[in-house]
Amino acid sequence: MSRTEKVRVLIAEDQALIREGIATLLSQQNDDFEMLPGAADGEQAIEFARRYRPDVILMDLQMPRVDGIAATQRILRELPQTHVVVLTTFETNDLIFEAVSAGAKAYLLKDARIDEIAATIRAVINGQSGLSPSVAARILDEFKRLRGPRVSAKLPVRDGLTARENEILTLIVEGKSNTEIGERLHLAEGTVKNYVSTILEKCQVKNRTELAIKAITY
Amino acid sequence: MSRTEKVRVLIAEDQALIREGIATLLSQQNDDFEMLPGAADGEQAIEFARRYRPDVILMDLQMPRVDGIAATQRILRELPQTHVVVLTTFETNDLIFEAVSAGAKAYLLKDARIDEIAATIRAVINGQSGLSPSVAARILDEFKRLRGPRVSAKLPVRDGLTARENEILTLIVEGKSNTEIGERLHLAEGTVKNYVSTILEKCQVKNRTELAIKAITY
DNA sequence: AAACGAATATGACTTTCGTCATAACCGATC
DNA sequence: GATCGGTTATGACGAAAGTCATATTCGTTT
Repeated sequence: MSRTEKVRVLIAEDQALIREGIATLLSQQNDDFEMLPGAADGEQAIEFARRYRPDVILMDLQMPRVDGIAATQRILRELPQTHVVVLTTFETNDLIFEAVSAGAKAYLLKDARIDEIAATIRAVINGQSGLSPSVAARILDEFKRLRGPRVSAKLPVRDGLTARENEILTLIVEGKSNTEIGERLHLAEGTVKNYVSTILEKCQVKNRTELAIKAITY
Repeated sequence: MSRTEKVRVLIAEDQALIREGIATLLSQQNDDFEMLPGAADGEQAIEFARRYRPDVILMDLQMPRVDGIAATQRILRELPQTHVVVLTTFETNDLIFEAVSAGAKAYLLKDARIDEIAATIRAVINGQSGLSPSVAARILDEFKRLRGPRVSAKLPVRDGLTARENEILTLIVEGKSNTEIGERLHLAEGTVKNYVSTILEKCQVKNRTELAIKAITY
């Protein structure tokens, strides 16, 4: 994805030195970042988010008045298109899980290099995500626990569809475009379209939206 | 953490060219990797894991005889100290979640650079983890869903839409085309399209199929 | 071995979708 | 009563979806 405008970045961090330092480094890092005035606590982060509508907020977690997690919740409820990247020194399970549940798109530790922070900002803008390796490990552990023991990994195959057709149906239900499906399955776009046509006919629907609805609803 | 011995790496990948290529690149990358003979399918991966006791297995998912996920499960049950790093071209939710549940410590896509792969291998050896940015995003989404709503992560699917927009959303969810919607509401097709565009943006989705899915699911 | 059908794969072509610029309308505010 | 923000409305145009004809591969049947 290419953006014509600059990425508007807000830093919420109570220590002025760190706040200014990161802002300076980031603006040196690349000229496509527009650094907004820094927020010194959670309350101010909310206020500045409302006022400046940042694309990305670098959010510290331990801040006066309103902490970073509460600020994240309130900002995302009001401005859901904002991307919050947590940047903190602490990495307890509780903090990590709460931050992610609050809607943080990435969780970095303060020992991250500035180019990693910049790369993560670009990633979240593109709908991706970034986790420090040790944070990722904790998330994966909890993830496994939450999912519980798998019994049968097999998806119920939709009757009448071939294996290939089912693969494609699954991706359609995830909202993928034909191009994306083609890339994922190493098929030409034309091939995917043809599969879609076949599936549409078999399921007696007119277009992929109806198909997705039917597949979800049964 | 510093290790005195080399890191013993096993590659399980059915395409010989890719297998040899990664092995060569990794051994050039750093002299602390000891590359074991490559496994061409899941069955062989299990056999070689038993024989060579690797520290890390780079595991492809789509392989003949036994797939990568089944191989991961069986290897980790027998040799739980092994670290499995998934390296694949596919990134469907199912594959990712199953791989993680099976015990994979990291999940990389094949477009990763060789130094990223090397860094991930070192990370998992140190009890950390590595996820490609797009994979991390999927994990975090599912993670949030599994933990359940903490506050009210309500997306502005119906709320935040005007009355007219909601009428149109309802018809989209019924699988209607823009022409059909226009006839029903006595609007020009162009007008309907414009409404659809607005709704897509408000709901933060890329196309009407995703929109229908989100409207049904939430 | 030849014939056959089902599954898989592809590209040319038409239709539908989605974006963008633009404008009329209306209630609120100054 | 002029201005402003939000809703409603429209069409031109490039992008994506869907149709159709066609080809290959592979297991099964004759």
